[in-house]
Amino acid sequence: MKSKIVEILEKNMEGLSASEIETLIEIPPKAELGDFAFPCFSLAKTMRKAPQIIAEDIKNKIGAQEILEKIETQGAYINFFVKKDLYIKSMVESALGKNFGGSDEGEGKVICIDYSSPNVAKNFHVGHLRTTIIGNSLYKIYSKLGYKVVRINHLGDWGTQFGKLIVAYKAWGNEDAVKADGVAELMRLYVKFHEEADKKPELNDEARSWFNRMEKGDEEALEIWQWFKDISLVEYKRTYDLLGMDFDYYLGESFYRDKTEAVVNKLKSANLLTESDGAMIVKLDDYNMAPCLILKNDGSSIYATRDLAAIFYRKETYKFCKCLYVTGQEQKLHFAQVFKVIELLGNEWAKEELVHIPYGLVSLEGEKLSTRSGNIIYAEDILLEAVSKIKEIIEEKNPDLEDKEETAKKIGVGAVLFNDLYNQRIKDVSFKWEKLLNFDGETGPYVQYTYARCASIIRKLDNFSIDGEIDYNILNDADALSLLKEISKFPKVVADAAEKYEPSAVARFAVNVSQAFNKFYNSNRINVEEENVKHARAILVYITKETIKEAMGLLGIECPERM
RNA sequence: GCAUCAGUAGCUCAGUGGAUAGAGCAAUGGCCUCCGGAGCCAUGUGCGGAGGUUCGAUUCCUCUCUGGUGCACCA
Repeated sequence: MKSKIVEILEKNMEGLSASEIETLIEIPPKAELGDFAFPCFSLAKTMRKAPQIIAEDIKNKIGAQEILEKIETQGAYINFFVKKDLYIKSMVESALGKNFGGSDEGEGKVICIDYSSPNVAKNFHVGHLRTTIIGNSLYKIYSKLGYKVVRINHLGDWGTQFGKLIVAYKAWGNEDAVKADGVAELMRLYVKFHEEADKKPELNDEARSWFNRMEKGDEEALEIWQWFKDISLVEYKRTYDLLGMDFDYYLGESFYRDKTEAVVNKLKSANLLTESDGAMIVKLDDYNMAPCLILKNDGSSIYATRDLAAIFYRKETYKFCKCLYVTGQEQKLHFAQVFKVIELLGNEWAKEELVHIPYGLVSLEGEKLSTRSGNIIYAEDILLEAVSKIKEIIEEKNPDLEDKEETAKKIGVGAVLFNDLYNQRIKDVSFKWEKLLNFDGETGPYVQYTYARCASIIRKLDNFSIDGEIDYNILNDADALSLLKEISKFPKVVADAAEKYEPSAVARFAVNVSQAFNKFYNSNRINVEEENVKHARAILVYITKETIKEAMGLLGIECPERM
């Protein structure tokens, strides 16, 4: 429909190309102002006339058109009122079409997403939830656009923290306790280490030396490390199962330990390495950044080294067109450094293809999260708490519901996911139970409720089918029309979300559609006597239902048929 | 100190170079013997400050204030 407006304008004015016209066309803020609008401000300069006059001239030149009901000018705007039956038809048809909201722009292209990536031997807490949820949604969104997405869980399973753990385990731990309490015991040891190291700094050297032994392949060190890692993975998978998420690869930092030497050699032959206080660094003064540390003064690698190795490995293995890193904004400098080093090694593609996707800090009622102070909430507890609260609500509102367990899980987990995806990534989050467990208004359950309502309506119709003639004029009223217009934004919403790496756009869309639907529902009966009215409205309900399901799917959230 | 991100309604947040800046929460009142009341409707205050670019700035630029985060041998 928009392209037809472009066509009309192109024929009746000069100086602008079709694509220029297309980008200028807007959708008026209010339905009374028409379906499409063309602002003439930018023409005023070249045409040397007041924009209002230009608008009037163009309007007169266009005259009557087959697809238009009328044209009006309002100040510098030319407002187009499209013939409603044609407009409605085009919106309904595209919503019913294949892969509505998606596209094939990613055909044949690969995107790697590095997300979740918890640190082994530490609990999976509310902070890790964000990267996991955002990364998973980006995976869904890019898949919808035809990309092949490689989901990589870059586990923090290598580094000095294991040296610390080994020291602590040997000093204060024992096998039985670790077997009994798993990650919780490892955490206890880790905290204990830091307490003791504050008093005896030489413990840190001991820890570094154990890590150094790991890097050199020391069997004893590696055996303990592998054991700790196995224990952690079991616990993480439990959370991923609850979230309904999975990864293509669990390739932690340890996977790159034999690949860091090649990186160091590349840097050496490119003359980028400098010695500084016994460590090897790449200076980045020219780029207004602190240097990137490559090797510590004992010669062992550091996370930057392993990130560099991972980039080369992924580029070669997956041939990505983009590699995304979903981590907290506090790691911004780190990624800027690493990406710059890749670029300095002669890889221009680093500029476009390596993207850090930061998100805001999660705090606990204003307090900083800290494993050491015990000021922490675990992801699993949040999810289970939300599910149990939903169960209570179901008992109260719909006690006869079948498979309550399964439904409560979809809604409770969905509420947590939605809550994390509804605002822009970069916003800091202050975690509050009270807010998380309120399911009124702009929430996951609200959208899911709307879906269940649609599903219920469709269920109650006799022989509903999307085939058959549709009387489009039936949908020509304010509420139906604004619902349809909202739905028809889906493709643009998905494309924008992908471009900005911002799943919140999709979450907002889901709420907007739900609000528009509930308004429509409130003033229109669907199951009525007249067949043509019933059918047309049922089609709209069906489109709404399917669109909500798709949008929520892009967030990683399932919609139950009943709740 | 340097870098970086953010400042919009009491709270949590949308929005965008353009037509009267929008939602939810919280509060109060209302919703038809009818398809799901986890719903719908009604009622109020606001773009941190100063310049600049522009026909037009909440949006872009500069400065400034406030808050967050980062600044090598942790990840």
